[in-house]
Amino acid sequence: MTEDNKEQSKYQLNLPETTFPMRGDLAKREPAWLKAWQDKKLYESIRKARKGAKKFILHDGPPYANGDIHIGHAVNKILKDIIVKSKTFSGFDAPYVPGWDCHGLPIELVVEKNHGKNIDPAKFRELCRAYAAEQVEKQKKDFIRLGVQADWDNPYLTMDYQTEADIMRALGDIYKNGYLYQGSKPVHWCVDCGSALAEAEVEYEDVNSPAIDVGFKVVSKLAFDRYFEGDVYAVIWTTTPWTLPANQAVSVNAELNYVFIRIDKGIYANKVFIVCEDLMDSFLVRLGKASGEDLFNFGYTIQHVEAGVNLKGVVLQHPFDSRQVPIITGDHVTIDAGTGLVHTAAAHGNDDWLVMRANFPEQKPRVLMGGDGKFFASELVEFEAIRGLTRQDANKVILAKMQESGHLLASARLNHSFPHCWRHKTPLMQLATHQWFIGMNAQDINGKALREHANKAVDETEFFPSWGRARLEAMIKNRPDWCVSRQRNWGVPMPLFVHKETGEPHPKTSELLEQAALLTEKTGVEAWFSLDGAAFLAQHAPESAEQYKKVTDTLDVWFDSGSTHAAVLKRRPELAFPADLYLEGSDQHRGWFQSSLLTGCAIDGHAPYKALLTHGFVVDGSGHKMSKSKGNVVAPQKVMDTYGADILRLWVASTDYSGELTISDEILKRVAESYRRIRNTLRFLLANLADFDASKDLLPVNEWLEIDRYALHLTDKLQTEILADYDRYEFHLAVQKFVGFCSEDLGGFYLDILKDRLYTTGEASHARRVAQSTLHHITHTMMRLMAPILSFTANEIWETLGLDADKTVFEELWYSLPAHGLSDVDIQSWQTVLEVRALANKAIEEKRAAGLVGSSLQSELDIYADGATFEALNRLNDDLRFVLITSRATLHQRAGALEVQVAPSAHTKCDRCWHYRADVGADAAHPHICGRCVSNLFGKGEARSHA
RNA sequence: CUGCCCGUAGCUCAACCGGAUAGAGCACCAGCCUUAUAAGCUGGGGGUUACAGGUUCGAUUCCUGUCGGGCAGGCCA
Repeated sequence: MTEDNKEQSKYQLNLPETTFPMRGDLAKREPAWLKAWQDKKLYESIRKARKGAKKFILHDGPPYANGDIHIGHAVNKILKDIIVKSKTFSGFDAPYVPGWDCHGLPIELVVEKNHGKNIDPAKFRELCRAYAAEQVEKQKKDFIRLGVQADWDNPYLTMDYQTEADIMRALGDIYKNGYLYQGSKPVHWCVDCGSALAEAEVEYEDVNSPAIDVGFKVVSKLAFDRYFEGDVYAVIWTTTPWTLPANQAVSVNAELNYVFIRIDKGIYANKVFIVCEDLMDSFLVRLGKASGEDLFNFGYTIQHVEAGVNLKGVVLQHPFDSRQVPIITGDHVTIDAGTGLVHTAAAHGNDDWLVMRANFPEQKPRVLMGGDGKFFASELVEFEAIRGLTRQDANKVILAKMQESGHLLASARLNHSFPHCWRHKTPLMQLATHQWFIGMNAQDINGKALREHANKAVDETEFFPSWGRARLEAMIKNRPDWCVSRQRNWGVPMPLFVHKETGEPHPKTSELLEQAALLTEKTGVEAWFSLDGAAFLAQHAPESAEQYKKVTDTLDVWFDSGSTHAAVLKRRPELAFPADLYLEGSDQHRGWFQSSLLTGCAIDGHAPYKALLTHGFVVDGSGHKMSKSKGNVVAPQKVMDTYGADILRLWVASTDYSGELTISDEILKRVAESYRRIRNTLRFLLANLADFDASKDLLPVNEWLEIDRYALHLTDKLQTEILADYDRYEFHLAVQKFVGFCSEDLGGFYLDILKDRLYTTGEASHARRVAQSTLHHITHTMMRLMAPILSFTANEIWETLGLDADKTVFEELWYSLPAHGLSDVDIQSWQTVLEVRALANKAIEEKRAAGLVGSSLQSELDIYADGATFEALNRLNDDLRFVLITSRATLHQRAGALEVQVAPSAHTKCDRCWHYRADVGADAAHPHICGRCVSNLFGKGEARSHA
């Protein structure tokens, strides 16, 4: 031990002391806190603490129960948790029931992969249910690890029996309100599976197809009479000749120009062809090749150019059937390939189907083919020669027929990518099948269309950020009817009965559906799948039982999650409908936000939420999306194991989530730095409160020094601003302010100045106790403000403060600060002091660089000021030197610019307080310490007025 | 290809309805302190606000285009 240290130990200082470690060691310690929260039944205690309070309902969008959670899940759940916790601090009762989406194709695919393809459907569903349950548990574990407080013991699963039944009831309500209708729609169809395929089951492979130009002879001679002297043909191009029997129209693009070309030589001489201007050249090349003439050069005349929009309504003769078809317009027609006139068969193409529905809502797709991929053998197929034939065989017959009749203008082969079944590797076809729809333009009993309800609902919803409104609005405006039926195994059945011949739903549909729902409540979806329809009808609707059959379709999984407001919000007594907030990634405008809006509107006539909040997606440090192949994936589990959940939470909170959220090693390091700043600040506060017992030592504000009250004002301002940020869900601003407060207001100002008073005045002196009283209020404010984000650390502070061990910080309300009692003038003058302080620091730094002083206490200041600046400094009296952390600060009134002169002190340094003072050693009994220290240790103690 | 959104110091974010020299924190550099010490304090450097035009007395802010990125959808007949 050195001589100095011996000297020091003689004179008591009040140094900070705490069990709150400098390093959080979060990754290791957080799990223990989680366990403690669980043991304390934290979620239940919060519910009890807020019992009867106004509710705030954040309804959880159910993640899909498959796979480990990724960083996007973590962002979503953490944001929700921050909101729920902050609302709870604001006094709301904010129960949070987490959910999972459990039905659907991805789970079917995994189960199929694990257990093979030929499983009994009932057994298959059992396996799906078990798998989903397993996934839920896995994901739940990770969500809990994030520090998210929720009713984890009672989540909602879309596969809960009760929920499955309520999803059926939601469908029933929509049916009752008149929005459900039947129609047909083309789907990917595999003739080997004999069933529809989902997009995920489709693989694209190259195939070689015929590519033919076919002339449809114009038969109407209305607007363009004078150009129709010879035979005029509208020319289409197709790679699927076999769909021509199903042709219902020819589509053109209204915006494009179409040329009428007269061919001057060869076999097509004197015939006129209509093609798109932009595709004329390539067409002429093909036509020339077919006729053996070089038509491209001087072989044709352009007779006329007409805008596509004016071709609408022209009537064409089908190339081999007797019917005539119209020209219609559609945006799907492009100039990428072909002729700019598109053969349109609603049964065999989604675009075709859409454009036909837009033009002729009453016309049904011409379905001439069965699920086996063969044309019907019946008279439905007008062209006798192809009845019963496969697609390939029909192609040949059709081509030969059109060749003979002269409608086949050109024929070639084309290699192109084409959808295939991933099981059988067979080429798929688009085939119109019977489906159920929720009609956007269908009207309720008051004649109001669903789309109108939806528009109004969007109008009434609050959006964070505001552009969400425009996005949802655009989607509602443009979206086609919602096809809610699927032909799958693992889903909620559509518990409907339809007439065996007409297909009409049973007149007692609502009652039958409720009966089915009651059964489902007991045994789940299996109740319907295993239901003997005939017996069920015989029991519940015996009058016409034999005329109806059970529908075997399941519901789109988006319908499941889209009706959780009915199955969860309305069902659970602790929740409320509509929810205050739905919060999901921006992809959910198309997904859950919309599906929930539509079911909400179709059932209740309004949205199931009052506000929507959207966050972006997580991307890597250079702004690119994460993918396994790029190797830039950041796993939340890894971040928690390395840095801890609080760091992950702080990262989420400090990022502006309205755009993309970027994450990288550097970013995480920076976040960890911020965390250390926060942590050390709190550590200092806690360490200086170690000997402070608020129940005995807390002093009222009117006894505080003015700098303390100014610090209180800064704290109050921080709290006000951060609470506003929480209210607007702008957490990144709150974090910025919080860290800034730690660095600037506390570290760089108040605490730096306060150290002298805390350490050197008498332990229980008034001067020290008022300082601690201030720190007490600051600590309690900060602990609460940070708790929604840095939940683990706030909890640790709670423990360190020795507060009620049976409770946690999360049951608290925001801290209620006492009034600081400063006037605007007082506050203004402190801001002036801070400016002078900055100037003084600069001046001291100059001397320091010159080697004249080291610590700022080594310097003595002479400050020349005037006017308001002088007044602001003068009111501090001798305490000015403490504010500037110098051994002497003498103020001189002088007109002109503010000036700070620095000189090294000529006095001796006090061993105890380190100030350089003339009176060091004045008391012979204590030769190494100053008079102030002598008084603080052995006398009545120093008096302070301002700082 | 279309709709919506984003692009400000190395990183995360500010900048009131268009207003003056674009601000913080972290990082970096230099110094101090050894009484928050694997901490703390002080000072400093660093930005053509993605780029190019336009409107305006004045643009990070408004308009157009380009580039880069994200989400959703479309396309391959």
